[in-house]
Amino acid sequence: MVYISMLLNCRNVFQIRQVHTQVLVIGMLRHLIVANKLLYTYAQHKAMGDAYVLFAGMRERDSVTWNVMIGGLAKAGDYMNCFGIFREVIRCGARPDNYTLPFMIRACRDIVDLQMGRVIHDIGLKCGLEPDHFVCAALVDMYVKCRAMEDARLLFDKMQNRNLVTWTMMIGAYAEYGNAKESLVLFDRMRDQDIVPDKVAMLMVVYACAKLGAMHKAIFIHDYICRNKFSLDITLGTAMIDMYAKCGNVDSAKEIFDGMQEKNVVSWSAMIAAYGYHGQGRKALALFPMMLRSGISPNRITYISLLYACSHAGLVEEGLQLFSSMWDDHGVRPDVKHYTCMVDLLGRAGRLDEALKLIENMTVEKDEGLWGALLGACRIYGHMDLAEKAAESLLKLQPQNPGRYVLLSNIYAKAGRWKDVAKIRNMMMRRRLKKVPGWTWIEVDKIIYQFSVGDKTHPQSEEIYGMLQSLSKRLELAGYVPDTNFVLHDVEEEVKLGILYTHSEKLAIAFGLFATPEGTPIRITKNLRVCGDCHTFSKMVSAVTQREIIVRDASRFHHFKMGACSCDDYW
DNA sequence: TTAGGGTTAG
Repeated sequence: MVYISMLLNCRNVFQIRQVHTQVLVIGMLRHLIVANKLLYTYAQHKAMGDAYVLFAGMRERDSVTWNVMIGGLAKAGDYMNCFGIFREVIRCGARPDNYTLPFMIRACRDIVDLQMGRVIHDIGLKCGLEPDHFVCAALVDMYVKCRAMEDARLLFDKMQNRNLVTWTMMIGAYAEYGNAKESLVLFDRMRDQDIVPDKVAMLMVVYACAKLGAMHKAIFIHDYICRNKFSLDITLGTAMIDMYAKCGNVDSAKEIFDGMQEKNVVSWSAMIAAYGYHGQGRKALALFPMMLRSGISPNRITYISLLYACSHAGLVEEGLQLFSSMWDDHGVRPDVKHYTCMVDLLGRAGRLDEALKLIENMTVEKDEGLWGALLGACRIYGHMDLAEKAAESLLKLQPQNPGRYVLLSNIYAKAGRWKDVAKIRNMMMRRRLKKVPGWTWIEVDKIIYQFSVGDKTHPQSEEIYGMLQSLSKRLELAGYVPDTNFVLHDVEEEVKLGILYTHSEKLAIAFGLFATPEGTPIRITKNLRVCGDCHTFSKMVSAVTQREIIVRDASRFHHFKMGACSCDDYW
């Protein structure tokens, strides 16, 4: 017992080695409990070399011995030896238990190896083990991180004893991987089953709400957090800043920020980013010196948030100044993301030559985001040669991303290079790639409706299409010319027009026009960027109907009012 | 001997 408590008090590997020597000298190492505890202590300090020497010399081993070694190796990131020991367990005829399996499943999760994860899952089933909370949670987590959401959900639904942790995992997973609406449905179901959420569960719900951009849900969740007396500490407060900002209310985000007792670099960066999405670049920049005065140093994300805020507000000189001083003033070395912000900033301002010069002179490795930013700018200013160069680089970097092929095909089509259009289309078909669907959500009377292109699943589809038809006549009379360049160029012009008129955000706007009361803004959330044609369309709708439309897309807010958009100058 | 976590962008 004395040696066990000595091990518990060890603060470093040196102290563990001293205890190791003592128990060896007095012969206590023969006792399996002592040896296992020593092994565990080494593993906790990630001293797997020492652990392995001890393990190799142990004459007697039990399941704890194996498990501690497997868990320790996985925790230290030594997956090769972790799988090696697991194979040895199986070869020796020992059965993995409800401790072994979570360690192994988490190792598969960490290396994102779905195939191996399924193998371990099968081994567990064949062993006839009754999986407990830990095994189930590890399996759900592994399937989620390997993006096998259907497997994760199937398992979750079959689980007899779901607990708070497994519910939280599923809620977080749906928020992360594209179905935030389902996260909130699960949150309600969890509470129906009398499971009381804790802070981590609330964090996931707040995160889901931020993704969905649903204002009434944000208000409900804020109220729930207050009623249940969750403290607005750094973590939850920061998540709430992000939620309010992404639901369209930057003032509430600022109220949360001001009310937080303690703030760190993450909270400040979140607030700077919040002003950034709303095109309030000056307010974002004003926070920076305040942050520094409060003794907080910026990190790489603070600078990304600041530079995007500049980009979304057209503050080119301010952005250039921040970019050139970040290393000297605060020791933050510009990485590819910062260069991307600068390309975006210069590109939107039409300073394409400078953007290109920046790319040519950069020493850090270029990625797809950087070329994407340059391509975006080329499309706005019709710079065909550069656009082609950027699109080809993108295709090389991301051969599996169908969006990249569509962009390049559209660029060729705009230049009338139909042979090249056909070549790209064939490449897509050969590689069996399909364009990722764009989704649009609209909140009407506390309900979130979801639309995809050409969607007819809504019960009021007839009225929506009727509204769209009458709207298109009014818009065309007012001078709107549909820009079919935003439709994949493999269909006839007439079909293209049909597709263009049923883009998911147009369906949502048409629905919003008759389903929301006059005088209130139509609030839309998109999972991708607003395309140029939908941008023009929304502006014209705001002019002919006198309605305000607020669209949140993948990176920012657009406020359409009286035929203008808040980002007109920097689109 | 075993779980889930905040900020940018896409």
